Amino acid sequence: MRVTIKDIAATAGVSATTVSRILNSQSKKYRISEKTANIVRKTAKELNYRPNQMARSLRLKRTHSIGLVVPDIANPFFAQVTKSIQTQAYKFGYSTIVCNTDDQHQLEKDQIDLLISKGVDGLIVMPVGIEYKHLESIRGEGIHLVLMDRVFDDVAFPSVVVDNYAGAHEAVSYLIGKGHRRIGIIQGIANTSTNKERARGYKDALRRHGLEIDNNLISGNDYTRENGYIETKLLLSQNDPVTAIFTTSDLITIGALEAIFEENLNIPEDISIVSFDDIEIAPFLVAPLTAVHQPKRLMGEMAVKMLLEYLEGNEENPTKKIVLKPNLIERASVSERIPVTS
Amino acid sequence: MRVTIKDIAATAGVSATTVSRILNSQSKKYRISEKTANIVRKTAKELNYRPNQMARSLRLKRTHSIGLVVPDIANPFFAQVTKSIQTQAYKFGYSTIVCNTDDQHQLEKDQIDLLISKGVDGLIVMPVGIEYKHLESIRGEGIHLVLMDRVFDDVAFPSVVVDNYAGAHEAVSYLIGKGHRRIGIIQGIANTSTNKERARGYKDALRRHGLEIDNNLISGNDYTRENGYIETKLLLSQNDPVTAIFTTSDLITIGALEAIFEENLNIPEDISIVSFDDIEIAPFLVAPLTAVHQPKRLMGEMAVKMLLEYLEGNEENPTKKIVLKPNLIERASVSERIPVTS
DNA sequence: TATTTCTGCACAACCGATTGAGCATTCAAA
DNA sequence: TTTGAATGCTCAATCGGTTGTGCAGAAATA
Repeated sequence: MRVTIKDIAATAGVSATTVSRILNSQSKKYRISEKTANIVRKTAKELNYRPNQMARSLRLKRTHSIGLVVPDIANPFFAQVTKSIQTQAYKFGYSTIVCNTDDQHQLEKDQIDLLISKGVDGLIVMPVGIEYKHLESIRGEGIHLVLMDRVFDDVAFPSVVVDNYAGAHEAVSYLIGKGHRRIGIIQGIANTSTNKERARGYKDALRRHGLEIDNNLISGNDYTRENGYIETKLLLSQNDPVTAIFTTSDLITIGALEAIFEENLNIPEDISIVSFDDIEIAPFLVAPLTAVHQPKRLMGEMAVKMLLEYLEGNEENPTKKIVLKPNLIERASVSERIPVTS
Repeated sequence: MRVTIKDIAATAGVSATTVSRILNSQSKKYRISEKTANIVRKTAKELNYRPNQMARSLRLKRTHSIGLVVPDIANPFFAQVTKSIQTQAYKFGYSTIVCNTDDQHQLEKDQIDLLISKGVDGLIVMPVGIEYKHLESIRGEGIHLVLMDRVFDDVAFPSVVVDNYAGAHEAVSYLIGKGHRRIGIIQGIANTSTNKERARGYKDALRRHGLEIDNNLISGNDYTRENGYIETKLLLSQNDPVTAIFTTSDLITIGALEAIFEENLNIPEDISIVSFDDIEIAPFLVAPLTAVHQPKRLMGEMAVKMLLEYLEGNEENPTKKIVLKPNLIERASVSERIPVTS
C-alpha cells in the first residue's frame, strides 16, 4: 500500500489536516509550530511520501496537466512543436498528455473527450481543421483551449499561428524572382486554414507578378510524403512541365524528392523547390531545402504561455490571436532561370 | 459546474449507485430493469455526461494511463517510437503522458516521480541509461515499468531492445567487406547499453577480420548532431584519415554530413558512412544512408503489449526481455574500396 | 482572579465516483 | 396464509487528499 497522508499523521502523532497544511507550506497561515512542522516533514521524507495527485485534483479541480492534440507526432514539424510545448509546460509545473489524431476528425473528437475526462486543465489543439463544432461545445463548457497551426475562418479561438499567406507569398515571389514562370504548388489538406492561406499566397504572388494561374499546376491534398510523391510524378509528366514547385510542407517535399530523383532529374538544375516548415533536417536532405521557416519552438512556447494565462485568469481577451512571421531560408534547392517568354 | 452522476440520478429519479451501475454495464448483474436503464442512459446522453476519471481512478486505483519517459521527442527515432507507443496504447484504452528528459538524469528522476504521483498504471522508460537506482526503487514499490532501447548490465528489468551488438557487427563487417580498412566510430553516450554494445560490435567485427583496433578512430560521446559534427571534423583531420565511419545514430550522422560537406568531401566517393537507427528520412538525406534499421514501430508495440500484460497480471516472468533483430539497409552512403595493405 | 486573546491543532464535510450489504416489494411455492 | 426466493433499487463507506470551523489550553490583559 502506498503511504498516504494518514500514515504520516499516525506516525507523527498529529491529524491529517495538520500534515496536509504543513506539506502545502501553510504552517504559518494556520499557526502550526515549527517543531510539529519539522517532525511531519521528516516523517514524510522517511516514509518516502508521494502525494496522490488524483485525490488532490479531485478536491482542487486542478490537475496541472494539459492535453495536447496533434495530427502526427512522428512528423518532424509536430515533433519539434510537441517537444517545445512539453518542455515549456513542465517548466511551469504542468505535464502534457499527448494524443495523436492521424488527421482523423473522429479520433480528434474522441481524444479530446478523453482528455477532458482525465481532467486536463486546458488543451492545445492542432486540429484536423475542417470542422470545429466539437471545439465550440468544449469552449461552451468553459474549458480553455488554444489552437495551433490551424484555425478557422468563421469562428475565433485563441490561437498561435504563422502568417501562412505571407510565407507562401514570399516563397513564390522568390521563385519568380529567380526567373521561374511555371511554378506548381502541392497543397496540403484541403480546407484547412494553413492550406488555404498558403494557396492564396501562391496565387497572389503569381498575379502580382503578372503571371497567369494555371489550374493544372495546382495539385495535392495532404501534408504527407505520399501525396508529395504522387503529385510530383503527375506534375513532371505534364506537357509543359513546371520548372519549380512550391511544396506546402517538408513531408510533401520529401515525397517530391523521391519522385524527382526517380525521374533522374536533378535539384535544382532541372527543377527547383521551395518548401514549407523547415524542419531541422531540411538542410541535410539530398537537396538542402530553401524553405519557409516556421518558428516551431516559439510557437510551442507561446501556445503554452497563452494557455496558462487563460488558466490562471490573467488573460481577458477570450480570442487572443498571435500571428508569427515565418521567414524564407535560402539554401540550395532553387536555381536561377532565364525566363522564356511564352 | 460539470454534470456528475448525481445530476443524472436526480433528474432520472434514481440513486447514484444505480446510475453508476448502469453506465458501467452492470445492470444485469445488479438486477436493474431495462426500463430504468434506458431512462438513465438517455438522461446521461442528454446532459452530455462525461465521467470524471479522477474520481474513478481514485476509487479504482487504475488511471488507464501510462507514462512514457523519453530522452528527446524531437529526435526522429524517438518520435517514431513515441507515436507507435501512443497509438498502440490508445488502442487498448490507455492514454500516454509523455515526458522529455533531455538525457538528464535528474530530470528523469523528477519526471518519473511526477508520473507516479499522477497515478500512471505503468511506465515505459527510455532511460538516460547510466544510473538505475531510482528505477529499482520504483519497482520496489510495485510499479510496473518496461525499459526500451537502453538497459542495464547488472540488473534485469523487463525490456524491449534491439540487438545492438549484432547490428553494429553487421554494419562494420559490411564496410570491411567493401574494402574499408580504416573505419572510425562515433559513439553515443558513454556507458549506455546501446553504446557499449555498438562499440563492442564494432571492435569485434574489426578483430574478426584481422584488423587492429586503433583508439584514434574511436571517438564521440553523445547521440547528437553536434557530437557528430565535431567528431567527424576531428576524424577527418587526422594524418591517416578514415575512409569510412560507423555512426551510432542518425542524428550523429547528420552532424557528420555537415562536417564532411564543409570539408568539400563527397559521400560515398571520399568517405563512406554506415549509420544506426534508419529514421524515415534517412533515404532522402544528401547521402541516402546505408544504415542499421531499428524496427521502431514494432519496438513501441511490443513495449506496450508487454507493459499491459504486466498490468493485467498475465505476465509471470518479472524480467522478460525481448531482443529484436535489426537489419542493415543498403543505400548509397558506402563505396567500394580497393584495400591498401599497409 | 476573571476575562480576553493567542496559539496549536483536530473534526467533519467534501470532491465524484464505486461497491458490499441491506431493505422493501412482488411472486411462487408450501 | 405463511415462508422463501426473486426482483429492483438504495445506503453508506471508501479512495486520499483539502479546508472552514471550532475547541481546548496557554498567555496576556484587566
